[in-house]
Amino acid sequence: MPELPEVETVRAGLAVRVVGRTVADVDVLHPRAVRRQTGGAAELVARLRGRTVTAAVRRGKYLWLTLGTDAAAPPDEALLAHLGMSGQLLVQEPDQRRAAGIPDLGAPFLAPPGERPVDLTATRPPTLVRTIPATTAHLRVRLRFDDGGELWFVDQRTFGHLMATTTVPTEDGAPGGLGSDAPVLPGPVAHIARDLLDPALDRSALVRRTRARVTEVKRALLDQSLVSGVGNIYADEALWRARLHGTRRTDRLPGARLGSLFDDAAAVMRDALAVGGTSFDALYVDVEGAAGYFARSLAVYGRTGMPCPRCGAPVRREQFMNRSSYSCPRCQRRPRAM
DNA sequence: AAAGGGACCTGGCTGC
DNA sequence: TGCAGCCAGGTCCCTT
Repeated sequence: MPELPEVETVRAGLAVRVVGRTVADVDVLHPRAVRRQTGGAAELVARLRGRTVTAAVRRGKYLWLTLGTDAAAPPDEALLAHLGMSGQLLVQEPDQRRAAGIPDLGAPFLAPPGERPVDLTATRPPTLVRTIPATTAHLRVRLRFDDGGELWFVDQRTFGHLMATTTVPTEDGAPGGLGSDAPVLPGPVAHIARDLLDPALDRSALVRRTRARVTEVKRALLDQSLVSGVGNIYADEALWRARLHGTRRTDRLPGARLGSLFDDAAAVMRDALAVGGTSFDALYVDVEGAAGYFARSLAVYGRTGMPCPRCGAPVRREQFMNRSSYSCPRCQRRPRAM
């Protein structure tokens, strides 16, 4: 389930493998994958053909490739992607590119100028670094670059989508997301709040806005218009680290308590990012087809009945927002009344 | 107006 | 053995 660390792992891969390449043509193999494109597949193809990718940018769980012609001006167009629950972006290189020295599957990434190197193999055991399956099952959209490489959008459950769209200026003049300095972001992402790893995030304003909400704290964590990037897995892990039950009311928590909760959420996502994210199965992989390694570091998520790493009490599972929530019954006391 | 709930999806798993 | 039903959950949209 791609949340911020998984999407960021994909973005980092795209920054290395796709930026600088030019789209020759696009094949849309499933209309649902482009359902948010007003003009459908034809419009997506028309807007991408001939465009060069200038940056890979992410805010929360959304990522986009900016499409440039003039390097000096802010990009006016972008290919927006959301992975939904099972979306993957896989870079496919023809054999001749491998022979020409492009890093093979599982090889360490080289960082472009100004970006921290991401070595996806150093922190994960070789058994979890898999080659890209040669199957085209669930292949929804295929971008073909003019150098013979391809970018595949694969999505089993079709909750994800691609969309070519114009950009709009950010409200605060800061960069639209991580991966580019341009103060723009795709129009459909304008309502998505900055995420907890965004340098331009105003933490104290976030705490104020959260306290002004009259809702449960887990709902607030999952509200992408309040703070983005957090999904069900990292919400539960953050609440466990903060020793808070998800049904605690935001308006009744001290600001300092909320502040440390957000710090815990940022920390758990940084920890996950360092090992390539969380993979339970083949549904989440990076652009090379490699699985993340954080699943073994989860404290409570998916661990019903297993001991809390802090106190040993068996992890509890509850229904919440039509989802499963996992918590420690001893470390995370349920509030008395709703 | 803010908050909550359901729909959208498919494949793997469980239980009868 | 086969099949029905459940479960996973991010986001949009509708209702309250």
